[in-house]
Amino acid sequence: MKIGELAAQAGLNASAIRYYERMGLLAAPQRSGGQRRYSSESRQRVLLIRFASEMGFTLAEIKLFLNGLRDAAPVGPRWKKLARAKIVEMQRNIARARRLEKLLHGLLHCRCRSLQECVHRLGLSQNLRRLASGDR
Amino acid sequence: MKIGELAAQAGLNASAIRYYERMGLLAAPQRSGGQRRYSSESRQRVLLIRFASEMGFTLAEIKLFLNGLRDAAPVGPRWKKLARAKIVEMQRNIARARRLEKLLHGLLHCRCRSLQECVHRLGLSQNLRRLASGDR
DNA sequence: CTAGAACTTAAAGTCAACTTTAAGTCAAAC
DNA sequence: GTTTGACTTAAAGTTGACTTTAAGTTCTAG
Repeated sequence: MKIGELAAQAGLNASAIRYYERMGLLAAPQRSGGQRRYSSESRQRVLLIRFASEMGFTLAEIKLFLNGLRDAAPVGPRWKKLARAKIVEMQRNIARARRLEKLLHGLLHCRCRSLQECVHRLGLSQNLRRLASGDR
Repeated sequence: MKIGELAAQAGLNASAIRYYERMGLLAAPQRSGGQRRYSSESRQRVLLIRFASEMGFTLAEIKLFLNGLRDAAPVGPRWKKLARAKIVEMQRNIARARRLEKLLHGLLHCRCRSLQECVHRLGLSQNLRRLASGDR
């Protein structure tokens, strides 16, 4: 399989695949006359990369995951640690997104006549203060 | 209030505040001898910007929101439209994050002996295929 | 009155994850 | 056998949200 076909099958641009190779997420494949030729295993790996990246993992994380999770090996402890950390991060993301959603809903459906009122009624000022005391 | 104090109170860097001004999120304040002097209303506004940005809004969005939501005006229809769109986006984010969390949980607690097995058992291949058919 | 902290500007740098460009090589169809 | 489309490389460009730098000005404490 040439790079263009692989790219099409994975829903990516060929340049992205070369980039993954450069970044060490993908092993350099065999070549025929200077051009890359991929196996279906490569396809699997590229799909996995895309999936993880869609799911919010950075390429650096994915690289770690893929190195900790060899194709035919069981899921190891290093991998599990990473996964656990990521789960926590996800949960924080979910909580944060829900807070925003609730807040927007409140703003959207309240009958306040000014921003000041909304901020007051929705307890936004507490949020603001919490933020101000630097947890960035 | 000088820019440094405002920055400290908002938990931001002074350069960020100048940046917001340049980007049109913040009106240019009065000056004393060339230096910016801020009121507590500016503080409120900066806090609101920070809050929204923490909540995942882009500065462009925040600019729109702030322009649609004048300090003493009621929440208008343009603003509501934006808010509704953002709520939908949030819900998608939440759903996506939950999917990832579930998946990671599955991978973490399964007793598969290889990645191939996990991918199969967790229905990951369906996810991969869905992804592959280009909804990027 | 002076040292030094905090301010000013415009412009350039940073990060991630790619894409685009330029200049060239290879392959598939006619 | 030539044209056209797909491939190759290294290097530079993109986006968003800032930060850093450089060179200079102003404020404040002693």
